[in-house]
Amino acid sequence: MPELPEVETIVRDLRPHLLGQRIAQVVHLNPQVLRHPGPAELLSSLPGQLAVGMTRRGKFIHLRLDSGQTLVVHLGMSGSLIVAAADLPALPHTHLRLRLSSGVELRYRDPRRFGRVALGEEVVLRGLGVVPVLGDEPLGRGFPSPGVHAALRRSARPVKAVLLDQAVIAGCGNIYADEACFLARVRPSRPALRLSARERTRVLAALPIVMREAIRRRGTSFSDYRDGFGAKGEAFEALLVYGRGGSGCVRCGSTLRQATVAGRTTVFCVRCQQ
DNA sequence: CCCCTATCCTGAGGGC
DNA sequence: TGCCCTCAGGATAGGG
Repeated sequence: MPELPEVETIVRDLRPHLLGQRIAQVVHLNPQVLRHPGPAELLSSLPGQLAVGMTRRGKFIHLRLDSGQTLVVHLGMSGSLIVAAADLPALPHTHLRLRLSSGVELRYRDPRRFGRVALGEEVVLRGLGVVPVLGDEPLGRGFPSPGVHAALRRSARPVKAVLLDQAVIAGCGNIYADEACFLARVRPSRPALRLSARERTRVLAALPIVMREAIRRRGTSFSDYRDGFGAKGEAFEALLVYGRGGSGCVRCGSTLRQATVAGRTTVFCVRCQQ
């Protein structure tokens, strides 16, 4: 479950290794992970292309190529994107291997195959719905926008469901939604429209705080997450609620409760979060 | 229209 | 020790 901080860490790691590199060869492709175009088209399009830009939008990675096409990668639950020496054997479930002009390989791996790869002009990919409409960037200037405030004010859904809605806030996933709610002392199951203005402000202010801290720690390390070099992150130990159901709240010592909210495992403090 | 649930997929971890 | 069952979840499709 790479979320914004994990994807951002990967992009920062990989960017200097990819920009200015040419794709020499597609060493391997598993067509199952390809959303667009077909395998034949990708195999004929990629070789020879120069990487000219690499950015993150929400949880999506965009590698811009000199033809005007973009290689778009979503890591799903268990995806990783790394650079590796070409002679290093690829791990199982490696679905895409691109040999670069520098000699190293860009490798996309995803055991659970929830992630997807696509290639095309961004306008086309948006038209196809491969790249969906995304909401505000939590680390962008002007966050939270009036639109995000309004989305929370209007919705009867649990506040956590709104935080997870990529069309409202891009890049927030299960871990950081729980962490932000804890920091803001707001129970994740509260209907968003029932939050006071003060609570709404606290929740939205907490998001960039927990995400910046996670980026500082190079992403949360658990299960399949790896940074751009295949190493684990170190933010797991810093999580205050996620994965800590049944143990003590760091703020008041009460036993943290685990429940399902918005279809997701959710951990919160009954005493601190009203 | 809005919200919830099932679905995809594999590996980790718990229970017996 | 080993096997089997359950669970984890991002995004999407479909149902109520």
